Amino acid sequence: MMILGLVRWMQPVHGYDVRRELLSWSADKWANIQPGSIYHALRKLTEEGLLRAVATEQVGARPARTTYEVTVKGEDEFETLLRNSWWTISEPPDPFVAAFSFLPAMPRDEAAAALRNRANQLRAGIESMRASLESDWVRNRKPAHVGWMFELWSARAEAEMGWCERIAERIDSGVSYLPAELDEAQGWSGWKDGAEPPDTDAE
Amino acid sequence: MMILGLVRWMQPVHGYDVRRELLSWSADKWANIQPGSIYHALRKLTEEGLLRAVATEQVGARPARTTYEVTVKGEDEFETLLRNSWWTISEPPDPFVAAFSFLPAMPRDEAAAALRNRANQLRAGIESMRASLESDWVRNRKPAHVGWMFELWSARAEAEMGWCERIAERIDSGVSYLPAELDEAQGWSGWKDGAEPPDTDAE
DNA sequence: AGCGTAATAGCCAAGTTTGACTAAACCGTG
DNA sequence: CACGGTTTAGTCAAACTTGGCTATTACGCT
Repeated sequence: MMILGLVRWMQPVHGYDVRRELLSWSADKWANIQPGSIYHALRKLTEEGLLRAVATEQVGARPARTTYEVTVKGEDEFETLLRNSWWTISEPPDPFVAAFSFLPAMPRDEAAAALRNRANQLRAGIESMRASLESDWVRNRKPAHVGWMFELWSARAEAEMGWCERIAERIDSGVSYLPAELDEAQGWSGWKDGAEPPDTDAE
Repeated sequence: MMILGLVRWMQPVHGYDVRRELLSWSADKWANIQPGSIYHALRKLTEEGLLRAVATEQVGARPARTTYEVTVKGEDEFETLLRNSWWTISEPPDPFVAAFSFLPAMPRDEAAAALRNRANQLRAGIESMRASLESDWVRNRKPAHVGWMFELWSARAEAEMGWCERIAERIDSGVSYLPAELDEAQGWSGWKDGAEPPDTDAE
């Protein structure tokens, strides 16, 4: 729950503020938070005693807004949570890896093309990150470590770019996907270039 | 829903088979699937007409098991889903990035130490992946593209390793986190080395 | 002034995910 | 052969997430 961290950083805040902040970081992308979940999270954190509802103002006939603050217990909890995320490593789930594991279901030429396309998209992403790194907006108005996060994304993307091109090459070269042991059999084509694998009982 | 893909690949299967396969790929790590969700997914896919329940056998008094197959519609849907994942890029959510965005809340020395520790963990991960790449088990019994996935993870990890060390250096060097514009103010220390940021109203 | 669009705030029902739980059958081993 | 542990197979209630909805006020434009 990194919402706790946001509240801690912006307190006192009401839900909509948090929502806006997350939106401006387009945090729905790299965090796991859709706007709908915020209010539930705030209420849950409150009932766990990590937050405290500080006030409920109302302007005109608009919906009332509740303002929150972090309690001492919340401060503690955030500290352990944060420390935990910093010290332990955890493979985040990646839809592309999942898709890649179905490589044999893709026609070879499409797979190679898609990988090259991915490399290009990555390159474009890096480019635009470099650009905003140079831009005054990030250089002057944003804390330095925001730029550092961009560097991390760039570094990862660059590595992946190289990989995409290497693998596209290999796929084009026509090497078999089969485990070395049964490389004499000829199965495993995709739905495009032939019948289904003749039940090789792999694994 | 990449469960569909698994069923397509292993059909005919029952839920527990899928669960075992996912477990053996330790897919709860890099995919988004805990064993509990499988049965719900199967039922949902069935009622959407993408799967078809093929039989419900029962051995002795053990729980009955239902076997599924992919329908033609399911085949189609899988094709579009898969193609979509191959051609479009999507930043997966990464808890570390989220944690890193709270850098100013960490004491400098701990942050640097954690980053160096992370670099080491990454190095160890790469090492063990290299090892299993060399191992006969992967080289002979597993399809080639499984090894290629390992290469992707390695490449990303290597890039991240470098980044960790660079950033640790910077943090040690004591550069300010503040946006260049207000670098004369002195706020923003963590909970460890001082008071909270004096409400710089950043963004 | 009038009117359409956007922003403000948050709620909520419907859908999903999850970890804990059953309960029989198989395995091996002293 | 008895009996403890693992494997098989799946269910379920509780928690969580989500996208859509409401209803008011502010803003921009002619």
